[in-house]
Amino acid sequence: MPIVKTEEFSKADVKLAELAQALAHPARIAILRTLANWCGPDGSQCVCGDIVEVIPLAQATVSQHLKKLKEVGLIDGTIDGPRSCYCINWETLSKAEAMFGNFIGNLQESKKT
Amino acid sequence: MPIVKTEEFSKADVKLAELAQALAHPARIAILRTLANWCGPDGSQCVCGDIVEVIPLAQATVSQHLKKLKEVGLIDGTIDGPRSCYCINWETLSKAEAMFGNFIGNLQESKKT
DNA sequence: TTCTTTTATCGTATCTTTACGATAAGATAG
DNA sequence: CTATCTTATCGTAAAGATACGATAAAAGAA
Repeated sequence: MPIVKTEEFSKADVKLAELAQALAHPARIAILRTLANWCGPDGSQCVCGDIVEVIPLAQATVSQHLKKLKEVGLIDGTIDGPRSCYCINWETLSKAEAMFGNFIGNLQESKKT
Repeated sequence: MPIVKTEEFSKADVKLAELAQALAHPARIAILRTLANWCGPDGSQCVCGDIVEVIPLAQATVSQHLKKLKEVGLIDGTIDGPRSCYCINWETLSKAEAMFGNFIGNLQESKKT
């Protein structure tokens, strides 16, 4: 018995649900905000350890959350010697914004018919 | 050992995460779209059984998804005899739209500083 | 009243998520 | 080379999510 029958739904709905799932934990919300505040257009990056200091969870747990954000493409990670540097993928973020906006916007459009 | 340490995060972040969680399943996405298409401003409501026919899941499972959407306030439910009628809570939906928009918008603002 | 219809809830099985300590792996420092 | 630092992954435990059959509960029909 399958636990999540994703095959039964449209790819767009599955994708939107995956994005929502990535945002469905306050730690990941906080991580995204931290990255946005620290990683300016000057190329300054955010080291994993910096994030761990800000998020009130253990290092292993923060690493798991970072992995999940990376899997949906909301953040990118590069290796710098012994460190891991993370930054927001602005392109994916814009797409996410559009997908949420279009979804809710379309619902509101339907209301008027 | 608590499984989700929500106390450690801001209420706004927890609330946004809860909303995201409610959208984190394609069936709930599809349910919201179904309700938006069927429940016009003429007061026409959407009976539970109608939703069950559209969503490719068992009746008990659809009922669970409806419950989750109701818990976060995205839909309202009223009882009409033996039937349950559901409709979108447009106010909550607008708030959700604003919260997602503001969150992502603020991230993008931070980028420019 | 009895039967049917409708839907929520219960019970259960399984998979996923969350959390953390411990450890491995890779790079740098001494 | 050895020690240290940094981070990902492993192992594990507990809670949550997902799915469905069965059942209860409430209303209406016969």
